[in-house]
Amino acid sequence: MNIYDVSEKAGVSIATVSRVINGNSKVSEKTKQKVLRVMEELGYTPNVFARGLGLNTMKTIGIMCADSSDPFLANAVYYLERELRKNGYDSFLCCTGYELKNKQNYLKLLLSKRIDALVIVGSYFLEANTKDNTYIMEAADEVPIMLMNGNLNKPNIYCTLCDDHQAVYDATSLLLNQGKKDILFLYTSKSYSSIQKLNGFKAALMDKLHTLKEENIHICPATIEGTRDLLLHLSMNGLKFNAVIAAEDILGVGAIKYAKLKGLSIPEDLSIIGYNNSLLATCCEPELTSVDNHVETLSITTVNTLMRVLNNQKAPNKTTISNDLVERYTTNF
Amino acid sequence: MNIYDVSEKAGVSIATVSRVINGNSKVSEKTKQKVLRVMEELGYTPNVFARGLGLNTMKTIGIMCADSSDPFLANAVYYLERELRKNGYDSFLCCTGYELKNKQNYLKLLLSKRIDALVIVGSYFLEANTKDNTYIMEAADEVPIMLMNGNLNKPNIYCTLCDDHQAVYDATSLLLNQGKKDILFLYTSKSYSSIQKLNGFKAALMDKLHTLKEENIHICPATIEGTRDLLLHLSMNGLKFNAVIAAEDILGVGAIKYAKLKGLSIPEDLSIIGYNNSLLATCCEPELTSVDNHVETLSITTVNTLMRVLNNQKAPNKTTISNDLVERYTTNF
DNA sequence: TTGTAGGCGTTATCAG
DNA sequence: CTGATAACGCCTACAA
Repeated sequence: MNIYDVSEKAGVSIATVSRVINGNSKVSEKTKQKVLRVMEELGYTPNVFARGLGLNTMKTIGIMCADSSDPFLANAVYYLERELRKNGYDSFLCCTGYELKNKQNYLKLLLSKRIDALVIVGSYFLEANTKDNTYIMEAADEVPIMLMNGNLNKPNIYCTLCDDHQAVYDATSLLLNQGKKDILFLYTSKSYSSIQKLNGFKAALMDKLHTLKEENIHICPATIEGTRDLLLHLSMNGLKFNAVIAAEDILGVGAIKYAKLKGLSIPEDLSIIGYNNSLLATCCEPELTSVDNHVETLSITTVNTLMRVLNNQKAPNKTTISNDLVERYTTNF
Repeated sequence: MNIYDVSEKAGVSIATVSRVINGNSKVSEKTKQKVLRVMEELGYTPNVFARGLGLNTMKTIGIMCADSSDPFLANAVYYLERELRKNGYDSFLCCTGYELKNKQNYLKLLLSKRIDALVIVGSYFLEANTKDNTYIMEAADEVPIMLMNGNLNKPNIYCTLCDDHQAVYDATSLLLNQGKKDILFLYTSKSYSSIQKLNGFKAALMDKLHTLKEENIHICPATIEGTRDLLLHLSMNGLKFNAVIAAEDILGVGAIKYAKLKGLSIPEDLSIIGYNNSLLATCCEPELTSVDNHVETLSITTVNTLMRVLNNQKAPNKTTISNDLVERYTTNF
């Protein structure tokens, strides 16, 4: 079943059928209807491969992320897919895991599929070491690259991110203002956005306290138990703290579990602020105060920018979105 | 840059280059090495469209689910993608939302992309009304269809599901055995697996109690607050219950929130059992006893079966996986 | 407004 | 083992 079958049955040439399919050039209303009717009858669908071969595009966007089962990334993937589809694009999803080597291989694979653009859902994707990101830079020579929550400065790379620095700066300041000076900062990896958060934390401390204890900053396993145990361990070793800022909600939940185990009352003995405002934040007890970084807005903005790029319109290389604190019961501002 | 460039530079015909690329037919070691070297030098990658055009396949599997941001589905998507890629297949992800009309449209779209097979992540996907599933049945005429947590009996449809009936039967029995007779059953939709769970619930009640109260069975919004409020409402209307079986963890968490609001102690006044053993189950307080339905095993099995189908090996039309109860602190068996 | 014919980059079938 | 050549199905000048 192909365009020839349709053209034959409709008594026109394949060119005319093609015109009807693509709807741009002029075709008389009468023939158009006839062709449409035949296509309907035959249940004809254009072959995307043949079409792709000529046009060298299949209207497909690659999406890469480390792990689509992470609640934040899962949301991002969901919204991205939805928005892309609204614009007539499909998406190839590709979860790479956390190893650089795999990320590089998957990127190559995706490019070989002739995707029209690549969306990288940052957070865990960008390496702290700049050199390790050259493979992304190089890919930008082939297709536009959209970075969600990441920042690389190069033509054809478009970044959409939330102002993590500011958000953590503000959160930290709120705690400091109410006299909570022994604040722990927990994060899971040296991703771009983690570094931003960390810097926001440090900046607030320096501004208000003019001092900074490195022993209050910890990389932490991305699990509830792991976080709980780390805090337990730190506390046993004599570290004093009365607040925790977590770079992810799951770490915040871990901190709650720690407080419970130690019989600390929240937020009096221990204030806790999470990040992402995910489902986890409303699930725990007490419910977690968390920074909402607007995944949906972030995703929509990313796709909108991408569409501008693909349509050869001017598009900003960097878009920053502000985020806000959703206060629940692990703080009392 | 195409196969001609390579053939010219290597001094062989395009046929030979093609053979080297595909590695099946016999090529002398010497020419093979020469061709490989040239391909490397030129950085040549075969054009997937041209290839697809000839072979009429692009080694791509469609994945449909209602909402990839649902924790259970997010996990399923993650594992499916990983397993498919291991087998050299890419995946098109497609989140349809919950409306039948959209599901139908997306399915058509996916088929028009010439996917090699379709994986439908069931749960919310199958309609209670059999007629509403005919579009899936029809699709099975075109490509193999894998149903995860769904059941449709037709050639070329392969179902992988967990024994939800048994799991809920067992859970209910445990509660009954310890004298908890007023058990509420909460679920969110009339999906195939929901019905299985419900039937398991009913069967256990009939077997042990020889009676069944319809007012103890409720469809419930899939949110924490929605569940909490529903229970509050039921209780205010005089309904007595001392246990809740939830068809999803999130409903279980809602029940916990309800208990907290009412000052009930868990599990003494109210026992709660969730379903899916998702992150939510360890996040709440007390942690939720939950049925683990082994998403990972389910996903792996689905892909393994699919690979058999695609390789024309015999494959079972229905595979059932058992699941087990993970006891935490919302029950005391 | 419509039709013809060439090209897109592979793979596969034949001969050699 | 290797090479020429015909598909594969569509799009798009160019011609009519």
